[in-house]
Amino acid sequence: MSEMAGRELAKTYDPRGIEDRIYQKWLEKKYFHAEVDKTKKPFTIVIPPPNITGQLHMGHALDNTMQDILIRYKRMQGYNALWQPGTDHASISTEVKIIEALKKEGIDKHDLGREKFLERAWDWRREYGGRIVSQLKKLGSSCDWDRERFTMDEGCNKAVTEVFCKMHEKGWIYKGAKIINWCPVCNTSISDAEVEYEEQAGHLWHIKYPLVEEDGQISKTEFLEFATTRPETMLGDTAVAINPNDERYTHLKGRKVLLPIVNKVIPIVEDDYVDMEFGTGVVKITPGHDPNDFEVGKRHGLPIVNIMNDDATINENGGKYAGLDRYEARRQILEELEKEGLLGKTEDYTHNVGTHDRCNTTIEPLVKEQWFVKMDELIKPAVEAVKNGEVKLIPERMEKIYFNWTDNIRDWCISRQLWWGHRIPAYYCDKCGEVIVERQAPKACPKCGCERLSQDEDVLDTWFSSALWPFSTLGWPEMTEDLKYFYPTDVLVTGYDIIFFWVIRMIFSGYEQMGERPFKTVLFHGLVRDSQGRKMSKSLGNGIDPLEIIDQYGADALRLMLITGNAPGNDMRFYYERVEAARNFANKVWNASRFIMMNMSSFTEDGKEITELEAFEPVDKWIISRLNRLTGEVTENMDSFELGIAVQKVYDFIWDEFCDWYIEMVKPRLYNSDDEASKRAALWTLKHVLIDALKLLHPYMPFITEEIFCSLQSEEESIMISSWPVCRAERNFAVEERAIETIKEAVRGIRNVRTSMNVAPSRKAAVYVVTEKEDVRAAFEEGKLFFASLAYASEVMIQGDKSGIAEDAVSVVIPGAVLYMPFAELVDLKQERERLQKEEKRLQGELARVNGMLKNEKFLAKAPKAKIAEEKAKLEKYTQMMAKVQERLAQL
RNA sequence: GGGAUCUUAGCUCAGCUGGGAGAGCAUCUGCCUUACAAGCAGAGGGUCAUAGGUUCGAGCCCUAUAGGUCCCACCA
Repeated sequence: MSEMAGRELAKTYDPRGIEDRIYQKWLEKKYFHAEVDKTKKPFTIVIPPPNITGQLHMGHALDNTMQDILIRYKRMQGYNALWQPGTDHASISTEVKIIEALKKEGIDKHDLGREKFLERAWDWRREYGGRIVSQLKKLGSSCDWDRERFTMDEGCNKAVTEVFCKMHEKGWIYKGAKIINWCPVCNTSISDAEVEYEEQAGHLWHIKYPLVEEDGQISKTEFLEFATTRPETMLGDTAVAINPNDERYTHLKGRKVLLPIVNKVIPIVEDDYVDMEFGTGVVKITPGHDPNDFEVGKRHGLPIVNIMNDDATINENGGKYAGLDRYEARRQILEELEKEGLLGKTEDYTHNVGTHDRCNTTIEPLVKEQWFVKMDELIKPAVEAVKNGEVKLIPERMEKIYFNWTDNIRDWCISRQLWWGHRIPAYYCDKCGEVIVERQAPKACPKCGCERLSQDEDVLDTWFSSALWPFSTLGWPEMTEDLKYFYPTDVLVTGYDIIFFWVIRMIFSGYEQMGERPFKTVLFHGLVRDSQGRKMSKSLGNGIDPLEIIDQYGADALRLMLITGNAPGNDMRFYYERVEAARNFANKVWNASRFIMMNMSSFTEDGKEITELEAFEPVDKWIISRLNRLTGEVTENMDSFELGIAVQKVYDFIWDEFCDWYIEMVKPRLYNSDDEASKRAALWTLKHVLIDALKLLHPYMPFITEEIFCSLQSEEESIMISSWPVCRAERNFAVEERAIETIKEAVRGIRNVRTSMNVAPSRKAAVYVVTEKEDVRAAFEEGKLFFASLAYASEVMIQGDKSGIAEDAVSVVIPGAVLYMPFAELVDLKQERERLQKEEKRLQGELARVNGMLKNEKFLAKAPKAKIAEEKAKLEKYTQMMAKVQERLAQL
C-alpha cells in the first residue's frame, strides 16, 4: 500500500517545486542516459542544436516537446532511446553579438585581433552557452546530457576538417572567383540560402547612353535607352545587351556605346537573356555586381569591373565617386546624368531586394574568391532518398519544397570572412602561392619547400558543421561503437523554415560521409505565432517567454497546449486560454488521482494482482475495455507521428470516460456497498486504469504523471522507465461495452428530461425500466446501484411490461428500453407530447436516411458488406424506437 | 512568373486512407452532489468559401473561381 494513501493532498495541482524536484531525480537516476546495448533496439534523435546566443522561445519549446514525447514513448516501449543534445556555435550570430559587446567597451574587432577576439568568444560560450540548456531542462527534455556536444568542440572540429579535406581531394570543394552575396555590414560572403528577398518600393530610372558612330565619334543625337533600379552600378558596366531577335535594334548589332561619367566605350552584345517585352528591351551589363550580368559577361568574354569596397562604398574604379556610400553615389550619379541630359523618366517601381537574413542589410552581389561545394553530384543521393521514401518527410507536402530546392541547386558558398567558426584547413605558400589543403598544418610547401605558410583567414559557414551533426556527435570520423549502434538516427524534428539550411545538407552529408541516410523520418512542425497570427519577434515585442508560462502554469500545461489541436507542419497561435485549458486538465488528472488515493486507504493489494476477472462488474470491464481500445489507438497514432490526435484521445478518455463516467459510477460501491469483493474490484480497476492512462499521458505531461505514479505506488521508482501499455484482445469486452453504453444512454435521457422540467437533483423519483430484451434487462440489473445514483432515482424497477406505472409518467425512449418516471404533479402532458414529437421527428430523419441508403440498389450492389450490415442494424434500432415513441404518443 | 497551403460553430483549430459534422474557449440554464467551481449537469449554435464534376455515397478526391498566408524565381 502506498504511503501516500489517505494523505492530504492539495486541492489544486501546483507544479512549482514538483517539476524541479522530479527533474533532479531523473538526472540523478541517469534515466536519460543511453549506452550501447546490443540486446535492445536503439531509437535515436539528435537535437537541432540551439545557438549558444539563443534564449528559449516558443519555437524551441514546441520542437523539443515533440522530440521529448517521441523519445519518452520509445523509451517506455523498451527501446534504447538516445536523445543526443548539444549546441551550435552559430558563427555569424555569435560574432555579431560579440562585436556589439566590444563596441560598448569602445573596442574595435580589428584592434583587438583575431586571437583575443576568439578568447572573448569562448568566454561568451562558457558564460551563455549553458543558458539555453538549462532552459531546455525546465521544459522536461530527457536528453542524455552526459553526451552533450558543441559544433566547435574537438570532435566536431575534426569531423569538419575531415569532410573538407575529403571533398577537396574529390574535387567537390573548390576555390573560385564567382559572383557571391556580400553583406556589407557583417563584412562577409553569405550563401544563397541566407538571402531573403524583400519587396521594396524603389524607382526605375531610364538612362541614355550615347551611341558611338561608325567613325568613332560620339553621337549627339543617337542614344540607347534602358531602365535600371541601381544606377550606381553603371560605373562597372562593361556592355549593354539587346536580344538578337529584336528587330528594333538590328541596326545596332556590332556597334558600341559610350559609358558616360566613366567615359569608356563599351560594346553592344546580343543575348537571349534580354527580355524584349521589358522596358526598352535594352539591358546594361554589370558583370561585377549582378549575377545575371555575370553570366552574360562570361558568355561574351566581358571584363569584370568591381566598383565596390567591402563596406559597399565606391572604390577607386568609381573615379570621383570613390569613397561614397552606394546610395550617396547613386544620388550624385543621377544628378550628373540629369545635367548631361542623359536621364529619362523616373518610374516608381517595387521590386525584390536581397537582404541578409541576420542583419537585414541589402546584400551586394560581387565577385570574390571564395570556397564552394560542388552540388550537382552530391545532391543526387539526397534527391533519390526522398523520392524512394528512404527518408520520409512528414507532412508529405514538404517534399515539394525539398525538390524545388534540389532541382535548382547551385554550388554552396561555404567560406565566411569571419573569425568565430571552423577555420578553413587551407594553407598558402608565401613564396610560390601554392594552395595546400591538409588535415594537419603542413610544415613546408610541397612545391617549393618554403616554410613560410599562412592559413586561409576564412571560416566555414555554420551550416557546414551542422550538416554533419547526426554522425559527428556519435564520434565520426572514428567508427565508434556509438556510431555503429545509434546511426542512422530515427527521427529528426524541426521547423520547415530550415529545410534548405539544414535538412537537405544533413541528408547529402549522411549519404556522402556515412554511405547511409542520417535519419528515417523528418517530422516538421510550424511556427508558433501570437494570438493575432503574427510571427513572434523581438522587434514587435509580441514574443511570449516559455519560461514565464512554465513558471505560471507548469511545463506540463505548456507542453500539452503546444501539442493539442495541431497537425504536423501547420502554424499555430498562442492563446493564454489554451494554456489555461491545459492547466485545467492537469488539475483534473490531479484530482481524479486524489480521489483514488483517498479511497485507497481501505484497499490493500496483498502483493497480488487480481487476475481472475470474476470479481469485476460489467462497469469495470467496460472501462478496462475502453482503455484497451484507447491504448491501441494511441499507440497507432504515435507510431504515425499523429501526436495531437493521440493526446486528444487520452484527454477525452481521462476526462470524459474515466472521470465523468467511471468514477461517478463507482462511487456508490465505494461509499455504500457492503460487498467487499466488489469494492476491491472497483479499487483495483480505478488504480490500474489510472496508471495505464498516466502512462499514455506521460510523454506529453511527464511531471504530473510522475508525481502521481510514484505517490500511487511507492514501490515503483519512476513512470518514465515503466513499460508502455499494450492493447490485448483478452481485454476487449464487447458485451459489457454495449451494456454500459445503454445505461449511459438512459442516464443522459433522464438528465435531459429532468433539466428541461426543472427538477432539482435533490428531488429523487422512481424510475421504471421497461424492456423485453434479456441483455438490456441484465445490464440494468447489474448496474442498478450506480444507475440509480446517476439518474437521481429513489428506486429502480426493471420489468417486462408497464404494469404498475402511472399513465402520466414521463417517458424516455432509448434503444432497447423505455424509461418511465412518475413525477405526479410536475408532469405537464403538453410538454411531454412536444418532447416525444421532437424525438419522433429526429427518428423520422434517421429512418429516412437509412432507408434511402438501403433502398438504393446501387448502394446494395457496391457498398462494402460491413457497411450494409451496419445500416441494417441501425434500421432495426430506429424502427423499434419509433414504434415505442408512437405507442406512447398514442396514449397521450 | 512558378509552387504550396488555408477557407469547418461567435473565436482558435482538429477531422488520419470518402460511409451518420468534433474539441477547447465564448454564450445561455441549473447546481458549492463528501476528487476537482481550474468543477458538475444540460442547452443553443455549422447549405464544412463559391460553382461544377467523379462516386451508390464528398468536409475529405478532381476542375475552375474568389479571398488569406507562405515559399521559391535572374525580368534589368
